[in-house]
Amino acid sequence: MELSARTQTPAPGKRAASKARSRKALIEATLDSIAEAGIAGTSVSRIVAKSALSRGMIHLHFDNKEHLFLEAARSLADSYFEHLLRFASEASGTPEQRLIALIEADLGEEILNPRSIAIWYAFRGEARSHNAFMAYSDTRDRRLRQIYGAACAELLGADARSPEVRDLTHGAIALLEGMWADYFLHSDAFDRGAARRVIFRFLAAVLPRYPVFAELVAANGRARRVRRGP
Amino acid sequence: MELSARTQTPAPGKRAASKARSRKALIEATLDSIAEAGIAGTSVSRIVAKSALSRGMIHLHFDNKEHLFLEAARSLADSYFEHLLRFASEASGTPEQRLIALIEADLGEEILNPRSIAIWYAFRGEARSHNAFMAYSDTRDRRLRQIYGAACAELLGADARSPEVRDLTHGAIALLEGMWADYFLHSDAFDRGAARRVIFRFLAAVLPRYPVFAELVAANGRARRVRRGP
Amino acid sequence: MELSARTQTPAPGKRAASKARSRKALIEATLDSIAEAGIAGTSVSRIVAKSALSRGMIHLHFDNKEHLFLEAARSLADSYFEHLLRFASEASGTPEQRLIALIEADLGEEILNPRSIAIWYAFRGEARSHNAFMAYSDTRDRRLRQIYGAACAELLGADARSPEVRDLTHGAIALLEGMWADYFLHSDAFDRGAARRVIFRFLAAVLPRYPVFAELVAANGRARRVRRGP
Amino acid sequence: MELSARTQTPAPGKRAASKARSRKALIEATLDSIAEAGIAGTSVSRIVAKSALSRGMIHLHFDNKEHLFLEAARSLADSYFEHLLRFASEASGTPEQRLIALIEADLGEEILNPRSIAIWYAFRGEARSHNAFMAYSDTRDRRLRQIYGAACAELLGADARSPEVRDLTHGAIALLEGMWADYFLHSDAFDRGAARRVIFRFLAAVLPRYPVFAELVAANGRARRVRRGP
DNA sequence: AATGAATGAGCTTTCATTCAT
DNA sequence: GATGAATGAAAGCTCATTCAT
Repeated sequence: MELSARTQTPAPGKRAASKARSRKALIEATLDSIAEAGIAGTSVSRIVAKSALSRGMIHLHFDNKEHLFLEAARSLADSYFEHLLRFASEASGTPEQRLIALIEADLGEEILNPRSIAIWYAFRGEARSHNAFMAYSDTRDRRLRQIYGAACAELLGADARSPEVRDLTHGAIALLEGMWADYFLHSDAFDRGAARRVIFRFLAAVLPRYPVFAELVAANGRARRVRRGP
Repeated sequence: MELSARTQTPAPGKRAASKARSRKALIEATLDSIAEAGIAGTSVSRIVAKSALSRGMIHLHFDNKEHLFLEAARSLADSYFEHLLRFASEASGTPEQRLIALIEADLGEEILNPRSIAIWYAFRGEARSHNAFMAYSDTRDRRLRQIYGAACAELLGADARSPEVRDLTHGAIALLEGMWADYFLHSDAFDRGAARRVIFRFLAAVLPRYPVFAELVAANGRARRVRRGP
Repeated sequence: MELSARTQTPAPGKRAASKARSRKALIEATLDSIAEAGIAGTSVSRIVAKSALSRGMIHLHFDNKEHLFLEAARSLADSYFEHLLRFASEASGTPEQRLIALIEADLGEEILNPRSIAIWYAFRGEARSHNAFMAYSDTRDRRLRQIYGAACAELLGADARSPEVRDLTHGAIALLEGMWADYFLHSDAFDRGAARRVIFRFLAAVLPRYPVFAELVAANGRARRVRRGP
Repeated sequence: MELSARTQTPAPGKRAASKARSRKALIEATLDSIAEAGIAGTSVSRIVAKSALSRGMIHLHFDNKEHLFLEAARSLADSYFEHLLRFASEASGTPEQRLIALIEADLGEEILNPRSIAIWYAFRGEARSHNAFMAYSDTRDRRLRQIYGAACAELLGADARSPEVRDLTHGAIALLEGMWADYFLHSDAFDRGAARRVIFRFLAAVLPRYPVFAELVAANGRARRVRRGP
């Protein structure tokens, strides 16, 4: 057996796997760096150092830095929706349970954690001047509006395009968005229970026919916020 | 009698005025550039070109770019609060009118316009990795919470630190924050009337004792969204 | 009497005095800065800050920075020779006493102190690439050679241009120069007594007819060097 | 058997060699520039132009200009000692021959030439305000003192720490240092023979038991100074 | 396929100098 | 005469990208 031949051209399967691994490593290093240092602070050198891969790799896999950022944004959005939809689909079939599942997923550790929220806001920050990033933020919004809209339409028993359904959807998503902003600004002091309670309190008021929301207000009422830190 | 005490530094008024004008021009150029090109895209060269001032000016007035950005953030926050508080103080004295005034100010053209919303989000995007920017976002949040909290406490006739008041404040601000996010993502399609209607609908539901919110839902119901742009 | 006229045009004597004071202050600030920060580290801003005068003053009095540096070099050299010659002229009339006086002056606190030695070496460092500075270093050397040469000629009872006189002068100045270098490199550990002793030891050997040098070797023998520092 | 362990990084020899060559070229260009234009006149642009390498290279190999200067100073000092010690070790074994060899090396073309003397003085000029440069000048001095001290101790048959040995060493180095200063100020008119003669004359006087120094005075007596230049 | 030395455009900042006040 | 705000060339440095190895 000739060793040198093997080292120079590894089995094609291995090679493809290694390629995919490098790609993933670069995307993760990019997201980590954005979370830590922001978009402006994420240089190719930083990504390369974090990933422990070679400099040329980025241009080999993604052509340029911009494209890598885009793929990183796509990866973030994909993870988000994968988690959200899996969570929602596991909920029992009533629309109110689906809505609740969506809200709780959005406020759960898996989604609302310092790293990913930092990245979402970092991409948004550059989205205005960087249309491609905007696309991912926008897509998230559109898909969210569809998913929530469907649940709200069922809840109100009305057409998804009726003003009532649209307003309910609009408000629910706005509340959620507001909670993200709150978390972004004070992740240390943020109280997930309180955030849920506030949303359910508003939903209980606008959807008085569904007592489940009022019950959830009570259930989330006892939560005490815990201060982290030194 | 006016003493000519200024003989040693003649006519300092003109020079001082010109200095202040240059300072302001640099801050405005910086904010303009951030709105257009984001934080990462705002170089000293870009600011200098926009302001039609000289390169050295930035370091003369602000020492470095970072400090200029900070002063620009401060200027943005100052303008925001100045407008908001002026608007609220002009409202008739009832707490519901003050709350309404605050909401309408936050959703009005003066505050919710493409330029300033782009800048707020741009600063936020870098806030995580750049603590000094965070301070401005955070301060806005804290002050907003106080102002809204006072109005909500009066509305509910309860202590500002009671859970009900806190939740109402929390929800109202979250809704508003959600509307900003909505505007940020689709300023073309954004419908100020719809945004107001949604917020008032939720407030009407949680504050049934105040019919004014329900009336405002109806009043904002007829708004049609208008597509701008090519 | 019209006051404003006086404030705008003070008595001509006062003005000239103030002008000379400013000039001197700028030169001293320049020399201080060169001692502290070197030639490369001495910017106009630094000089202006040190002198507490206005920025424009430098160009008013010296046209440009280069010229100010030249005047500072001249001022340094003038002070040096003024002190040296006064010291030598105070010595009793024999040539050996004059030579000794010159050597002791060159190694005394007034001349061999951290500030002035730093400045001499700083100017020398730039002298090669900056001919005007070279001129001052060179002039010092030429004048020193004349003064020492005259004393050595008398000592040897030979013509100043004879090889013996030239070699003695050459060697004496070289020894002195070597001591300066020694002081420059280790001003903390430098022992003036030891430096004198070494020079006198060499002179005693080459000038056996003058027992005064041998006596001075003994007189400077007991000096202990003292280490400064933490 | 030679294993092809380098398959993953093929032919590293060529790349490494090229890297080392670039490093060396930058150091040489820096030294050339310092000789011509001084420390203050040696900008990155100048070095880059001289070396015909790219701008980024300096920061690739040395991180920053300061570090490059330091490496250049180290390179200068290394060359100096390499030459000096090789020269001294080639001399016949007697201490007087070693001392003579050291002196002649220090005054020889290889060491005492316009380029290197300009660089030594340029570094010294900034050494006071730039401690790292001082280190190299200081190290040279310390090593020189050791080498000369050892030879002088043997000559006098005394302990290296005795006052006589220390004074002889001190004086010999001071004379040499003085000759460097002389050369620095007038390299055109400098006469190596005369410099040697002066030093040997002083050594002959303080070391009467070694007739070799007196012989060298005579041997260097006939030298005529030759004017170079236009 | 993978590497990392090399490139040079463009970055922030410093600077000597100018000139309206 | 004196001031210091203003200028813009040039400084040191960082960066995404290229390409020989």
